[in-house]
Amino acid sequence: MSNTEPAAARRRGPNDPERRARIAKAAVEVVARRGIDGVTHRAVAAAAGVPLGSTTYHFATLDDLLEVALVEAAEKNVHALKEWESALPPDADFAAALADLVMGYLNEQYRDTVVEYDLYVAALHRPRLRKASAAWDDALIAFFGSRTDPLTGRLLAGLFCGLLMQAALADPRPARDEIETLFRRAIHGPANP
Amino acid sequence: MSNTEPAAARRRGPNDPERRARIAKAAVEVVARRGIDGVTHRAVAAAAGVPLGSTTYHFATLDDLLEVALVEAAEKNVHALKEWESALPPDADFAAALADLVMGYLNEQYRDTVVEYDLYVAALHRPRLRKASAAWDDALIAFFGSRTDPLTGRLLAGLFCGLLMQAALADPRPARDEIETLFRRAIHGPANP
DNA sequence: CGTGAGTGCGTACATTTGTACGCGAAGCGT
DNA sequence: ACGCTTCGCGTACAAATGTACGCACTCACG
Repeated sequence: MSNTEPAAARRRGPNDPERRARIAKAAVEVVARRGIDGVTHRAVAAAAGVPLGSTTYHFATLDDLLEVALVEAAEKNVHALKEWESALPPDADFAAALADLVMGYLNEQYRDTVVEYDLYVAALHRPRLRKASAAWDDALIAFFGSRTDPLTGRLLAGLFCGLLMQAALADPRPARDEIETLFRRAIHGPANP
Repeated sequence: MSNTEPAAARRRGPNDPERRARIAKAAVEVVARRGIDGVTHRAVAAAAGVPLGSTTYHFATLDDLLEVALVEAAEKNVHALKEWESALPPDADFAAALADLVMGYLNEQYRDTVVEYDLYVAALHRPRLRKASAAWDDALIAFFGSRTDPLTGRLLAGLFCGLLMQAALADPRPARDEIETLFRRAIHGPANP
């Protein structure tokens, strides 16, 4: 019953890289749908459309699955951020752009946002995930610093992380203007120059 | 085997309030030790020193346990913050004080910090927990705003939330000075007045 | 003391889970 | 063409888990 592609799976030779990648993406999907504790070998196998034995073979332990999910999500996120930044005009209003970015994460990319925080926080209890989480942080800090200065970049990274999480849980969601005002306040300081 | 106090437990009459409270605190403890997905009726019962049936009676479903753990942790945290704030001299350097606060959460109170983020993020997947998380946020924002102005309070709440989380995952931990500089930058702006 | 309701808990059961193990198929050296 | 090693997976099993159910014990009331 768990064999969804009886012959096709066998067809592929050993060391099929697509298999691992499919399972990794499926792991992210399962986190999005059922949260961290919904990540089981069986759930991921079902989401990936592969038999149970395949997930246990490519990722022997559950932490392996979580690790690959975290790396996958982090890479995707950092890549998207870089794309976003390179598409941003050099003279753009950074506070407004950041507000748009946050709003995007709160709406169209809400699922991604949830996954990211789930996995990120999961690292608190799983030493093996810490390196990936820390690398993610560094990428964020460098990313925000590239448009400003290192100190402001660090500030924006922390604010972005906390604000987005709070906004994702708030009901009703904060307004876009409020977000923009906060970023403006963070970048330019209390007085309005 | 699960009956750890055979007679004493029976001794207490119905509607024993201490029982519920003990289980609630035990739930927080379990989250601290094993994370959200370590919260099972049995684990909490063992931590509370009560039989399994007692936890299932007072908290029928697992979400009930998580909810009470979240409320318990949030109340304790907000209460501690208020104590901290009232013990702070009115003319204290707020940035330095906030840096001390963060360092406290990173060291002596690290366990509490982990629990708080675990439960907070767990609300992303559990609608029942959202109200408690949102209330926690509001308390934080009001708390930070009481020493400054509403906008700065909102900024500090977001920064505090994100920065503490990133710092809790960073290896090595950020230095106290770095934290203080960030808060100073957030409060007073880019120029150094 | 008798009795009835309701509180608190011990237990059993079906389900889900991680994981170990064994078997077939594919590559490869000869 | 033939064995041998490695790869990939199906399966079985023991442990853990949520939850339903029923029993004991208490207390109010007569």
